Amino acid sequence: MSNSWSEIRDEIKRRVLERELLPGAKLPNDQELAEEFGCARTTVQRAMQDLVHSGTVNRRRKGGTTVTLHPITRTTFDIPITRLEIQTAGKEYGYFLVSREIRVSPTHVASSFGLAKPMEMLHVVALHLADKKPYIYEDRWIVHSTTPEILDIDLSRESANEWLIRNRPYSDCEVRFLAKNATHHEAELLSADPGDAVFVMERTTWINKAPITMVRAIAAPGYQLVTKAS
Amino acid sequence: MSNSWSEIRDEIKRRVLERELLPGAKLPNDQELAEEFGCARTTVQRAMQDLVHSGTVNRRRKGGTTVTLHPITRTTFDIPITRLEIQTAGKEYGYFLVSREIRVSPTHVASSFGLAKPMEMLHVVALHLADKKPYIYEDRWIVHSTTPEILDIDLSRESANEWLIRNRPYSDCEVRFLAKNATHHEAELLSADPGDAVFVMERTTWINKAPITMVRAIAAPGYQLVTKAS
DNA sequence: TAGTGGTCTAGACCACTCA
DNA sequence: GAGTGGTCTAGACCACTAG
Repeated sequence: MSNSWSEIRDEIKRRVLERELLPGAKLPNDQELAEEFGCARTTVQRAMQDLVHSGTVNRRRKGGTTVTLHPITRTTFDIPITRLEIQTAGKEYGYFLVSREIRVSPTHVASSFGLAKPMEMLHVVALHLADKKPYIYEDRWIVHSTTPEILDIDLSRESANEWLIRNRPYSDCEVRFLAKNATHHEAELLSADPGDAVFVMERTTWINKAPITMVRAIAAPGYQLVTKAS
Repeated sequence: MSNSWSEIRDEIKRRVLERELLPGAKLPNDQELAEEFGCARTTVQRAMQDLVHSGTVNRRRKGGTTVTLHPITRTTFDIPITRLEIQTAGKEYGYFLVSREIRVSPTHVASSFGLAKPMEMLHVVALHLADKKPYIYEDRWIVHSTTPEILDIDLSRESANEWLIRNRPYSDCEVRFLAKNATHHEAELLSADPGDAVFVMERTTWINKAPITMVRAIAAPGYQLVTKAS
């Protein structure tokens, strides 16, 4: 029969696509499918694992395998280090530090970390350039009680973005995408006009529940995040 | 030893996190890891499969397994049917059709489909409401030569969003996220002010290379897309 | 409690790709 | 050509959960 798990996956996907299997429909159990495809049950299991991952089917012990009732669009985005994103696009990377100071965080930063009260953090603002033009404005809060080494780093030479990624891996990360109007200050640094719509990526990271950093990356006007979904 | 694949995965992740394994470091081969963990090679393989998926390691035949050189943030978003997104949030769903006409698509719509020339399509504009307040403005182009049935549907009663999802599954989907300033028309329908920054999700879908639809979903100001990354 | 999916094993062979 | 990961098998046992 020569059925590989990916061929089985594709065949099930085809049946869903061609509406031979409607949303909510129950599939035969793995044993029966294995017989149909002339393969071991393990192979069916491998195909199903992929279909669960892509959101095509749901599986429950005893309940069996069913086609997902409400189809969704599942997308995956990779957010790379800013420098690499720029260099991969074949552009010259530039960076400079706008400001660096220790101060008490605003309430929304503390609450994003899940902290009850604002506390002292290192606040860093920097700009990433592509071919000498502003590309990303980075506004970052670093919990220096968790990462004291950061205080000794010369952030005018190395971006906090890279230092943290290289030296302070995280176990948990929350990501938010949103749109906002650029403030005067942001517009000036991004060579944009105040009020221009800008795309914002916010990330808050922890290592084993200890907060590390929260960064708001504001992209210059025109930025798009693109990907293909399953 | 009682090592399951997920325990092995977590242990490798821990080694990367604790910097026992640095970016670019080569891991022992599967056979050696299996001996170390006292399990079958298949089990190591299953753990590695997960680590590849989360972007933690890279694997190449003969080349072996290495820790990813440049860590990335990999995020997954599920974009549900708009009605369900609203209802799941416990709000009342509302919908109305703003306009519906057949006309020649703008060039950027055609090129998004990969079409050389603009062609006649069905253009539908609609509004989705949450608790009677504007939630998402939907501007959609439907290739009705591919999906002629859509011309017979009363889109003032059923949204094109749902009809298509229920009746025209897709095999490929490209997703774009961006920010823009609301136009006068968009602002009016979204109860916002012209120029307000709005979050835009664009999706273009095909079935086996035949274009189906392109939708620009514009969310009311304040909308955020949130998720957790690995 | 019985049916279903999830995991694990030991072994085999295959498919890449590095040197 | 040889080393490494990828797939497949046949069978076993476990872990959930619907009825």
